Amino acid sequence: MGIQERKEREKERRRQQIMVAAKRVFSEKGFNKATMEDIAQEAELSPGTLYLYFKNKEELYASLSLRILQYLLIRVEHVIDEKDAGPDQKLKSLMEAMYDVYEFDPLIIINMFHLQSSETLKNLSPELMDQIKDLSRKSLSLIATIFRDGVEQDLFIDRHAVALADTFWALFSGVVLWLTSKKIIDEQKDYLKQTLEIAFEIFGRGVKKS
Amino acid sequence: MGIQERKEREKERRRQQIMVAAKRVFSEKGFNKATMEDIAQEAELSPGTLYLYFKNKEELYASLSLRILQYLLIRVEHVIDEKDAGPDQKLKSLMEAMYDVYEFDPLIIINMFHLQSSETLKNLSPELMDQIKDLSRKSLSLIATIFRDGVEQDLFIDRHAVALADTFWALFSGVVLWLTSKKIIDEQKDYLKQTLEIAFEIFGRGVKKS
Amino acid sequence: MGIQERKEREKERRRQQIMVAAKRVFSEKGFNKATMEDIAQEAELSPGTLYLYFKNKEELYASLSLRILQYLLIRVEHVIDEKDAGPDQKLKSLMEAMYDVYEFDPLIIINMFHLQSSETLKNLSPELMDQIKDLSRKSLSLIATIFRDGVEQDLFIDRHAVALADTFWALFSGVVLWLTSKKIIDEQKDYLKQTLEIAFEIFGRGVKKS
Amino acid sequence: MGIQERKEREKERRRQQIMVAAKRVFSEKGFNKATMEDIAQEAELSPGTLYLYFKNKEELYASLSLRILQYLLIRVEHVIDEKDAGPDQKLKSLMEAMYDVYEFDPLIIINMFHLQSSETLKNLSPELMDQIKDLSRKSLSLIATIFRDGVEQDLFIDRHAVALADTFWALFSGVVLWLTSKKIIDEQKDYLKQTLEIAFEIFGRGVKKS
DNA sequence: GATGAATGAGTATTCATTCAT
DNA sequence: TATGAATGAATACTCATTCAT
Repeated sequence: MGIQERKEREKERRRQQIMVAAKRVFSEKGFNKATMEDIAQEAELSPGTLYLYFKNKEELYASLSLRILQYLLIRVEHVIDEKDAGPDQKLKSLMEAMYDVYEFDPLIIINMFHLQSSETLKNLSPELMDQIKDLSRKSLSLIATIFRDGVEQDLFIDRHAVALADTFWALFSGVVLWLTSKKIIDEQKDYLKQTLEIAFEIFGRGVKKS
Repeated sequence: MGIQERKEREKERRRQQIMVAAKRVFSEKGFNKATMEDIAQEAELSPGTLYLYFKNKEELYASLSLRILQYLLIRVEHVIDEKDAGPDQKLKSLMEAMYDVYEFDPLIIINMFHLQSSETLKNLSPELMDQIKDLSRKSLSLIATIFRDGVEQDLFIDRHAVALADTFWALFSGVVLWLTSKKIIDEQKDYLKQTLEIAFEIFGRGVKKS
Repeated sequence: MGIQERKEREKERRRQQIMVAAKRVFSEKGFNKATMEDIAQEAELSPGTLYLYFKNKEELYASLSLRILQYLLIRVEHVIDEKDAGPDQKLKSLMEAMYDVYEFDPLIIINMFHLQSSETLKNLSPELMDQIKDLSRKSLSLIATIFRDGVEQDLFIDRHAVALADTFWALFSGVVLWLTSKKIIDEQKDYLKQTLEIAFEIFGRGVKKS
Repeated sequence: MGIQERKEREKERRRQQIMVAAKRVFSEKGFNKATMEDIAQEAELSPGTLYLYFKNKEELYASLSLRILQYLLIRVEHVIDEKDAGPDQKLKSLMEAMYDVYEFDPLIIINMFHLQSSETLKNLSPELMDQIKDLSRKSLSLIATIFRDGVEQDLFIDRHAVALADTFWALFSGVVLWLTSKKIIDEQKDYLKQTLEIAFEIFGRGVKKS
């Protein structure tokens, strides 16, 4: 078992090594312009090795999204677990969590959408696709519970909690997308943060009952 | 002149014919999987003909974005021209305009962002790129005037008008993106509309001073 | 007939107009990079019109060679007709004639070789091919008579006349080719002329008996 | 070292394998009609493999010229090194060397000119272009030294050595070109050899002082 | 496991040629 | 005749993926 386990650990380390390289390369060049060769070089491995750990290019790409979704879920779960906090406070915590998610990987986050919408990513293994969908759903429904509580306690405007959660998420991704499209990232990260703040502030206000 | 003009008209018709086909194919397959062959077939033309009207694949793609930006600008200008309306009313009109922009072309609108952010689209002729940037800037600065008026009249919260305009746009695009990524379009357009409504309602509330 | 003849004349004028344009374009870009569109524009005609006068691109190209061969033959015939001149004097005249042929069209002359050697020019109509071969042969055999006379009169070294004619031609074309490959043309035409002179001088010396 | 070296050797072997195939195909079809597919098939490799060893079609083509220039330089250097031989004898050796160069690759030798003169070959890597130019220059200047010595020793006619070297080279290439254009190669190699001999004999006579 | 050389399917683009007007 | 818009065959090159070592 010791040996078995060590191998497992070693294997996971390699996966991470590749994903780190892939993140860098995809971020810089985008999915299409990034070649497996590029990624292999960045990871200081041979192209063939990549295929020992990821079925294909798209699966490697998708795995990056998976990672961020995993991180997102952890953060959202923590927010939910703030036992003493009311919906109001949790909303605030949620916004902070989103900042951190953004910090975790500013560029991949928008690609994640692309991933899900794309007609092209039919090569994903069903398992991976399921994991991604599952994680998304879990996070989103947890977020929705915050809004459900708020609505039930008559603190938030009377909209379906899921719709509010969707809007919250859309707002976040929209800001990232929009500002990314203006290539603000890296150069003016502060501006991005500011705009995110405005967006969430507005969202917070708009959600709360007057 | 008659003959010259007719030719011009005919040429423009062809361009439109190609763009309609391109829109369909790009929407269905995305930029990379869509082949010029596909588009030619959809347009019932030969591949070579496409190149009589568009310099290359990317320019054809970008032209679609241009079209929607032109439509957006027209709509925004109309909103601005509502002389008797206050910032409040104009904000409402603006939201309606955005719905229509979305209806005009639900899928291309997100690709537009991709376009502007992409490192890959270096093949665009400078003129086209300039037109796109120019139209974007014009629309955004007009939208900003609405918020500036609102802030000056102390109706809206005191944020820099441009930041508010950015946030507005980000909100809109975020909703479209997020929901598109869930492939709701076509199947559940109503749901998308609902969510857009919630988003804008929240934005309206959040923007206004209490 | 008047009308018939005028039409014929008009047709010939058009052919010349096209050939002049083609010569310019082929000289500048070479056979492959030159497009029929280019030539049409240079001739201020439409691409379609070119095909009313020339079967295809290669035939148009070959026609330029034909023209120079026609000019060559005329010049060589004049040399032969110098009744009072001995082989010695005729050789000198011949060299002068070659200068003029070169002046007539410095670039096409080397392309002519390419033409004859190319495996690619199978599209030529047999008639045109025959004309080219016929003209080449005629010129060459006339040149050979000069050498035959020289050898017979024991003025030239005792080699087969045809071999001498071949060598003469090869020398000429070689100089043109070699110096063209150094891109001397246009910039240093004088140097080319000088080198041609040296070459012919050497040839003249070498051919004459001591 | 052993392993590194063997790989290097293997790589070089592949390059040669490809060049041999390319030479065959280019010789038969010419640059434009020869497809990379053709060459790959001839080399019993896949098209992609060609690009592992040569940047593009033009560079592959140019590499063939490089090879012959390398051979030429070696031969010329040997001629120069004939310590006891006078200019007269060296000229004779030089002519023999040119025969051998011609034997080495009868068809590519004329394409080499095309290469240097062509406006189209702008895709060559500067390094390769430099190598070609460097080799050409070296050979030519070595050849020129033979003529310089001849002129200085008052054995050759009083012409600038470089001009004589140019003429010598032009004579050689001209004969190859001219006779190639008559498609004599392969079918009547002997005739070509004869003509080269006559040409060189005439050149030799013409160069020497009487 | 790791390698990386080899593969070969896939595609944007060009341009000689045609033909309806 | 002349046009020039439309054609569509032809091809260099890329890169995800494989597999012998």
